[in-house]
Amino acid sequence: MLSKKTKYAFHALSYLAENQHKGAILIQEIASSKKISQKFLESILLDLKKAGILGSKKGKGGGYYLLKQPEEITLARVIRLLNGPIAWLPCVSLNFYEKCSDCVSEATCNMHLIMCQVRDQTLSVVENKTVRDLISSN
Amino acid sequence: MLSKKTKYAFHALSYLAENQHKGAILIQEIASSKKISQKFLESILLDLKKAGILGSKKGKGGGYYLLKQPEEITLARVIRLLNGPIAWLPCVSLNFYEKCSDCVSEATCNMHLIMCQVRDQTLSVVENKTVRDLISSN
DNA sequence: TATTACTCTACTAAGTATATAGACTTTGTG
DNA sequence: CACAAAGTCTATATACTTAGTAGAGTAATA
Repeated sequence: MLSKKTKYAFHALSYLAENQHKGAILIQEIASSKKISQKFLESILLDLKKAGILGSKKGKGGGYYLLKQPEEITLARVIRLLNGPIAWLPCVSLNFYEKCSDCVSEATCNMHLIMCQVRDQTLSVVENKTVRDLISSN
Repeated sequence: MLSKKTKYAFHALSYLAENQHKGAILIQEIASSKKISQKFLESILLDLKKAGILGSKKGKGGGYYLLKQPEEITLARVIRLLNGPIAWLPCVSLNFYEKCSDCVSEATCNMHLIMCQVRDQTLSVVENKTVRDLISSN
């Protein structure tokens, strides 16, 4: 299941994409529009900023804005950032790989093979969908 | 990520499948063979029993045994039982459906549509793989 | 220089995962 | 019948994660 953090991130990114023309957008505006706790949203937007997806401007007239075009931000990127690994096992994760403790050989482990298939099927969707696909207009 | 409970369940089911000819198997034997805490494994086997996948016999000469053939037990079944929903959102879950609070219409929600695709891609693997596919011999 | 708005650190509460302990019940066998 | 073996059930503990709150700090603009 996706965490609220991840869902909020998608909501915020959609809002920013839909209002790209308005320049910097207040956290407050996103929070009230999408009904998200402002303080909680702050930390999410900060994560997205540190990842290079968003930019920000302090002071009066400040706020957050997209650094990338909506079609450049894949859902996989956002999910990995805020939700963690997409794979079901650490030993099949592309971005969060960890050797699995029990199995002797990944090459001959049936579980490993099947979980690779699950991962690839999932990625075939979320690597090819972007924030552009989330917004209703066009 | 799959929980340890789920992974232990797969290990236990594999062991039971590989030793089907031996009749009832002691929890203790599975636990030591697969290096799982015996007490923890007890609750897992109990869940599998309540779901009708395993049978048990008490007293001397007792133990657990498969009620279904390995090829009849899909991975999806086990994952839903011990890990919970396979879908990434409650509103796209087939077995744990819950209406989503924020979105107005599931029919027009882009997120909903994409998450259905993820679910279906995942299910295409785990609904068609069984405990038989986990065991090495044949 | 005052206000605005993002940034950072710390904290709390609730829930879930991963066990552990021990009493209880059922069953086979001598 | 009594005993031991083995599954069943309930309660508890501990650590980790999630979700959210509070408040001080910093930078930019008018």
